[in-house]
Amino acid sequence: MKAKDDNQRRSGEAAVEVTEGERPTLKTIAFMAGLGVTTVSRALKDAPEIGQATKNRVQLIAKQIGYRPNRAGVRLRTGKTNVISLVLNAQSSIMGLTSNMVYGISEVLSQTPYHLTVTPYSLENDPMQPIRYIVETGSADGIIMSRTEPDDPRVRYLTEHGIPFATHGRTEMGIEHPFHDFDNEAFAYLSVKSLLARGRRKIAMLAGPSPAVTYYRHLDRGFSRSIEEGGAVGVTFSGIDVDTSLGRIRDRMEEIMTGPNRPDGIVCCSGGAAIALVAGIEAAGLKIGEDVDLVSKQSTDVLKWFRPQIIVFNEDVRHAGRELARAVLRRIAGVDARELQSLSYPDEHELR
Amino acid sequence: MKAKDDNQRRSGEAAVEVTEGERPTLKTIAFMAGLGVTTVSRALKDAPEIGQATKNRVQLIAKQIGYRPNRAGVRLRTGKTNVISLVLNAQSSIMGLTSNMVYGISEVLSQTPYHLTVTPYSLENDPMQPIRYIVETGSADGIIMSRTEPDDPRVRYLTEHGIPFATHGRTEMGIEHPFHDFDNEAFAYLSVKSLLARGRRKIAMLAGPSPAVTYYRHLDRGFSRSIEEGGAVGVTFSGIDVDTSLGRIRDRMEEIMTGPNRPDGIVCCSGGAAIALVAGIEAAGLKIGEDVDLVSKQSTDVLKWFRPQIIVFNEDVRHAGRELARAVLRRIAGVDARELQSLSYPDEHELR
DNA sequence: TGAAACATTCGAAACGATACAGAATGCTTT
DNA sequence: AAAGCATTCTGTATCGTTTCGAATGTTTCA
Repeated sequence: MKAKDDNQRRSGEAAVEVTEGERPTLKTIAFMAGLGVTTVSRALKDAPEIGQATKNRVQLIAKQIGYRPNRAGVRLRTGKTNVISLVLNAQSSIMGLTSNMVYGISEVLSQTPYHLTVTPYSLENDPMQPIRYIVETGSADGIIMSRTEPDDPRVRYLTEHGIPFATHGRTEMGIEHPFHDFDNEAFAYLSVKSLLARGRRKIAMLAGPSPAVTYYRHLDRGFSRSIEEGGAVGVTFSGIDVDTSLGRIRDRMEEIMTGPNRPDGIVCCSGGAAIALVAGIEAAGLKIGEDVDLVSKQSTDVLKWFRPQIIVFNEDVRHAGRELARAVLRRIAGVDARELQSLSYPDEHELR
Repeated sequence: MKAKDDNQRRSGEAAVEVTEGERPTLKTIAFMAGLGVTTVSRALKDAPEIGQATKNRVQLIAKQIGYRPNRAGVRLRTGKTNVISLVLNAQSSIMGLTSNMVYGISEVLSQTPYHLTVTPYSLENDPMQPIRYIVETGSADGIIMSRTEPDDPRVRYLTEHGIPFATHGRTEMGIEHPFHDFDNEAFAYLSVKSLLARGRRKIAMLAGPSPAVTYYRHLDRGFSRSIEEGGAVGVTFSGIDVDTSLGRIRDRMEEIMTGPNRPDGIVCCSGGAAIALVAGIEAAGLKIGEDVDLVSKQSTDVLKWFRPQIIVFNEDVRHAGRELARAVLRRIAGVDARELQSLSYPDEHELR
């Protein structure tokens, strides 16, 4: 049983180096405390089968020598990556969205052992591709993603595979999953109302990216409802949406505003696009606040300074990032998905 | 020696599951090819001591079953993380900088086995803190960071520890390290020149974040040189810089432009700040292009539409991200730091 | 023919962590 | 006094990979 090579190994083991240069491991602590690594491992995670005195001693040593668990070791053994992956498309023109989202998420993660990795994809590629990659290689414990669609294959896939995730935006698939969303229906509804209050009667909206993305529908719903209630006329812009290049938005806008039945009120759901709209409106020789009123959502606060006449509503994307991060983390911790769904509401006062 | 439990273990080992559900490992391939894992490992990395026929066979199987090395395994064994960490401060007001940087970097990394993680810190905290964390925990193979200072402790620390990194911006420490920088000196120089060409004589600049950051000095150098050559008057804004909140920049600007000796030409190094400047200028009752001319660098293209009279120069941050990513990767591969230093030059034509 | 050289392949050990099944120890119970 | 039971600790196997040293078989050379 205890052959000589066993002894040799032991003597090799005894030569634990406690040199300052090397990074401490459980073995280091075990050696210093005169305990086995198993005990140390458990003591550090407050396991019930370890004596209180031992726990204290081990935890003190760990703190003193600045022990931090080796992530590769944990990951290899347990499969837990301690990584949250933010999947986003790399050409979103929504100004300030990406950075604020990143900041919001990392604000939350920095209080935890989790790291944030960014996995981008381009709109030309299959949005499923990065998702599949993450799942197949097990490279994250949780996923945050945006551009959520009513019937989103990513949501279906991740749910089937039991991977925790949270979406920015909602689905309409009857699958309960964590999300955070801005109430775009209320935004569109209130926006139109505030235009009506200014006497505007012919109102248009620059729509969300494409009907494929859910919030497009919410905007549309709120818009139509408000138009109907107000007995106004709703116009749809053809040929442009929030994903269109700003240059094309500007040009198309000029066309529309010089055309026969131009709107006198406009709702826009992105600050960047709003700037292009304004450029187009002014190129047509019209004045914001006089010939036409513009309400826009913005995620960065330059719009109001751009043209003080624009009615703006601030969407706090950083807050969304925080909410989403918290949601995935709690989902990972086993919290029911239905408890991890939240909405941000537009503040009616901002839209007056 | 070969006790009964030894046999049990072996028989357990023989039952390599090639079920579809589980992720394939080297063992899976080894079993399928009737080889040892060692051979498979080597065959996959084209080691010279493996026969060509074997290599082909192994690589074919690997491709067929979609084998991807387990990152935790590799990382634990070799210490290689396959991670590049982008360290950035989480309140940079430079519009579009963060997102474009992230996109540029991931564009390059997506062609490699590297992942991108984002490690933010707030300006109130010690910028060394995230760097130390990464080095101490060995959580990245390379680092990309910005807000580079002339005498940057992070550069010193990373160089001493032999961790590959690339900076956005230069140092002045006599340490050769990879960087990518925009030639801010040329930008300031040309900006002033273009203002002079418009007949402006009293020129001010909204400075970089603080003299602590290197590009502040470059801007200053180019500015002074150009002012001197043109025999003009240079004014320094006091109390505001590019890090100041946009609201304060606006207010201070209004003050300055209604004051006794207001400038008639302004150089600004950030698009976001430029918008605040414009707001202040207009609040003072002045018109851009008439009473005063404004040249600004921008990393997102809204400025020109904001006020067509602004003279803009586009800094391609996405390109910077690509350059930085390539630089760290090549540095990791052992390329000499001096070969990994690049500059982007402002195009004189843009500033006319 | 035997030894040396080479070409291939392999087993075992290691990286750092956790899970599992024991094993000492002291205390109660019968 | 023996058995039972908590309490507290330990050794060993394991995750997937790479690397070291060695083993196998095949050529080559004297």
